[in-house]
Amino acid sequence: MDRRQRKTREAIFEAFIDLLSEKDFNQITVAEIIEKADIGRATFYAHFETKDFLLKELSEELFCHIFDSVTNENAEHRHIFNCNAPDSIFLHLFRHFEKNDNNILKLLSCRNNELFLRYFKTDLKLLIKNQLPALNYIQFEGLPEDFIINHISSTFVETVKWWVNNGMKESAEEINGHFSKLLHI
Amino acid sequence: MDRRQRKTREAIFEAFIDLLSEKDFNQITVAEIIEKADIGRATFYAHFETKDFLLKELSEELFCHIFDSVTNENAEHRHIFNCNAPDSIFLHLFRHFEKNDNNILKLLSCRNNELFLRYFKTDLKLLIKNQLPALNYIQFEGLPEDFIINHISSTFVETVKWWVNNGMKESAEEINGHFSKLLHI
DNA sequence: TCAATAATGAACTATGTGTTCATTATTTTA
DNA sequence: TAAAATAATGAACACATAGTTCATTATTGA
Repeated sequence: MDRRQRKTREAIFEAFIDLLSEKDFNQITVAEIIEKADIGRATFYAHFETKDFLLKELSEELFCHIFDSVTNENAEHRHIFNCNAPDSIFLHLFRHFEKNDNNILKLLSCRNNELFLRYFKTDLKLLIKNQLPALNYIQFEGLPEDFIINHISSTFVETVKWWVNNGMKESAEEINGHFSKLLHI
Repeated sequence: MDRRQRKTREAIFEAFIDLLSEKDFNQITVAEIIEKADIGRATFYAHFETKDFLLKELSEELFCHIFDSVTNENAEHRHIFNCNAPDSIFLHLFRHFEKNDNNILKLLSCRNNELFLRYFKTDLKLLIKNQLPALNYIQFEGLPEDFIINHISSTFVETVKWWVNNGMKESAEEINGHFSKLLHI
């Protein structure tokens, strides 16, 4: 990708993230974004069709990265140690948030976090669906599969939300313990 | 309240609900609302400051009604039968949805249901907080109270969402059974 | 060096918001 | 029932924002 394009894209993302920590997504105007990013109006629209697409692409960039590394780490970890601990994908995710990869915390703790968590939940559901046989949740026996998957993802997302909204005082291990207690695992 | 005011207010609500089942909240314009409600532009703004306030007042009208009746029914029920079954407030709520009080299902099953469920959850949390000692969730012992309350409300809201999005094939009793299984009660 | 590509910014159209106000219609009350 | 109070009307208005266009300038990579 052309260096100019890369720089512009970065500047837009950065300005957008800054604004998201200040005010509601709906209140943010394109004019504010381009002013903060210090680019021309036409340039913005050359990169993103609308503000909604900007949000979508930012979310994808952030979460693809996290999910890729989690699944890879996990596969690697299980391969190296020849063990079988699929539950720990949740702990891995908590650790990623704790490390504040990609400044993701700024987004997860701002008032607009629901926007991102919606995207996050979609990815998370896929991950859980693939891992479900291994997870072996006998305590939910008899319930529809998508109902169970939704419950696990929702509980995870709500736990993250509670964690960041309360200042992340708990360690990744502690919050994973709370999370496990909710699901009785 | 003046009959004219009542009629206008009703017409606006009705038109708004209609539109919400067709398209996204953000896509709906005031012009569309007043056209469908068949009222003048100035009249709309005499009733509601903005579209967001319209949403807020509609939600309040819907949920206050449901929560009032649930708590009253419950108190009455417990009084008459001299029993102590606070868990059944959830069953009561499921039954209210099943009965489709105030055409609430149209809103809960439309693509905008998150908007309403957010308001709903706020009320639900209060209700649960008051009932918590009675609910006696020993399985969550050791977890922070607001963390537990949030988990119970989230699980309820997600269950309702799953229920309506899947065509409400289950009875109120069945879905309450599923819900109880998630919380292990 | 040069052809290709990206950025620029001002001007423009289009759409939606929320207000104003003089006029008309309906309701309340005295 | 007459008069006063209140609500609805709708057209005109100012304003904010979205998204497009295009001729010009700057940067890049080969």
